[in-house]
Amino acid sequence: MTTAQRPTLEAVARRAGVSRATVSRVVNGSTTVAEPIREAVRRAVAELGYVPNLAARSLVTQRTDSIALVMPEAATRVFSDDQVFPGIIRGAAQELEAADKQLVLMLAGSPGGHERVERYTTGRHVDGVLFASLHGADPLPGRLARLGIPVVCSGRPLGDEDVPYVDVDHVGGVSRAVRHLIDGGRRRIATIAGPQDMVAGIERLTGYRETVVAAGLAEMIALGDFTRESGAAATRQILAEHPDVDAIFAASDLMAHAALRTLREAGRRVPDDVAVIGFDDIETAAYTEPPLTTVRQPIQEIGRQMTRQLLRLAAGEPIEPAVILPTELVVRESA
Amino acid sequence: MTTAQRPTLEAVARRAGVSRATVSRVVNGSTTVAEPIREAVRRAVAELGYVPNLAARSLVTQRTDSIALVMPEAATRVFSDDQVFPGIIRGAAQELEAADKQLVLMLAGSPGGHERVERYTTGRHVDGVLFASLHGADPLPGRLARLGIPVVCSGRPLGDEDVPYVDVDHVGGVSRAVRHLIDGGRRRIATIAGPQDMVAGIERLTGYRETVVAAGLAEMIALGDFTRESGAAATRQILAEHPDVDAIFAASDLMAHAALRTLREAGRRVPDDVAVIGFDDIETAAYTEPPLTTVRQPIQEIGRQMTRQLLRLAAGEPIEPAVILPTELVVRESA
DNA sequence: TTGTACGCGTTATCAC
DNA sequence: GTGATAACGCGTACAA
Repeated sequence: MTTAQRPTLEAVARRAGVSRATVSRVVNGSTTVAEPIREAVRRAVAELGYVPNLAARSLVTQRTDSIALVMPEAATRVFSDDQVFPGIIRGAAQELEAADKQLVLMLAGSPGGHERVERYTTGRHVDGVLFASLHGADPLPGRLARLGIPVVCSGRPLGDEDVPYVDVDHVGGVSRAVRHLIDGGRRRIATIAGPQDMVAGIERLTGYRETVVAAGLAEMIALGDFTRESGAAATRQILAEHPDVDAIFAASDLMAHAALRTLREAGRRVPDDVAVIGFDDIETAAYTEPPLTTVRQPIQEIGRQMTRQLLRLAAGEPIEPAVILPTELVVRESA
Repeated sequence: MTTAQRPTLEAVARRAGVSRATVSRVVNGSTTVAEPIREAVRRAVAELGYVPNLAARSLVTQRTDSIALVMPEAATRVFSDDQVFPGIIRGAAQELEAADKQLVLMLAGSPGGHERVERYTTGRHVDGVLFASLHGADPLPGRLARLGIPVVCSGRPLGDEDVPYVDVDHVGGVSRAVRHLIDGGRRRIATIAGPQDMVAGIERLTGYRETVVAAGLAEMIALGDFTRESGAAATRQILAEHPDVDAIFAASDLMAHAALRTLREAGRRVPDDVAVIGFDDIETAAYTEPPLTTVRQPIQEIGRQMTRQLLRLAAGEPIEPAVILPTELVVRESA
């Protein structure tokens, strides 16, 4: 391997005929440097192709200029096609690019992975940590927060953690969806709920129950885990238990997609016999048969907001403990 | 912010009653330490919750224990639901976890982003760089390779770059798909090609042309960019120019998906009137109407292989210049 | 087998 | 405004 010696501050200093300190000042944009010298340093930097050694810098500044994005990697969902995690990644990456910081991606799926994440983050190898929707009550965010390490979660953390988070208005969105079904004359409205160890699953079910109960209708609930497979199974269960169902609200588009197909296989027409509404508004939603009516959540914006909050936190600025983004009902043909 | 002073090697050494050097040796798994002392150090490390300072370590070792994964972020595709990039990310993350290295994700979409990637990678802030399918002939991989920085690309790099890469057998997969159509009695076989500035787009078109020509059939080509929108437009173009088309091979599942819908809108039945085959085997493929026959590529495996090659390279081991993974025709109902 | 001492490339605190 | 100089925390020859 070529050991192309990188130029150091020292080399630049020699070349520009100044001291290391001055070069450092110029590189870091200090204003207390005379313009001619500043210019000479600039030239030397360019000529030598000098790039600061981040390790050395971070050794003294105690900053790493990088933040970690931790994902649970629930085998089926994280990188399935629901685009939730890719969306968060992208939003975070955009904000970080603007701040010139690096994004370190960590999957905490395996037990070993979680241990690794813990070691790395508590070891202060990053300036802050972003947690993408967790399963259950993970104690790590709270622990990091108590260590004084900036943390922001996507989705209200379960448990009594006092960790800032960014989430969407699940209940409001679901409520709008269910009322849309009711307004359309549906009365036998079932739901395919998400996993009840995730905030998104819990809150979407809450939205369904509150709205249905308020309308004096019966609750019909089948549990899924956001995946298509679980959606298909839940749909079959609903059809078996409630043959007269005339609408289904699924807590994810993937489950709604499976419901569409399972209903068709069962001879039910959508939306004529059974109306279907999903949640997410993934790209596929516009291409299902029929196109899916769904609750849109601004996924990428979640990633951006999380990152913005984290950067503020890392800069020592105060932030609000929760940021709730709006959801929106997108009406297509399935309901 | 709490300034919880982290314990240093020095602190551990005092606690264990040995020198810093010995602690360092134990931490780094040197075998030349007597068992009793080793044990004492272990205990001190545990009691103090010592975690090595990566910045300090990398300052002296010249390694960063992190590698960069660079994605082009072609706005539409990177984080759309084709799962290619998420799949690569996941595969890479798995391999890196085993090697206890970090994954730094960089999006090179914007001009500024590309400049940033260049600055960061040439600055040797990572031990190696993974490039996910590039557009056009990006000079960066070659430049990094010449600087002696380990680089691996997904997809043969365009241009005369001599950079190691991992790719799938595009031509073989497409050839099998087209022959499947021919075997099914199709004679008017069109293709919706991918972007011709990406290797995947180029090679899949090559596979189509070679096979169609070898069978003495006419070429019917419409250009897309892997997205659904482009697939719909291309399908309309094909129907307009070749009303007698009886099969379409699309270079991506997303385009195939759009073709399915566009054909239906045009009153063509699939597969009765027109057979359709895609490429990728994304999750949605099994749920389209009708379920999509497609060429499966082992996306996650690409990420894993790239990473393995890169780690070998970084370890100074020799690697083969190209790794080609097999593709497989998955027959469902659309052809 | 263990300890001493030096250097990795920066930033920051001083004098000047 | 500029330049010495001392950390920052660690790995590793080299000596013992």
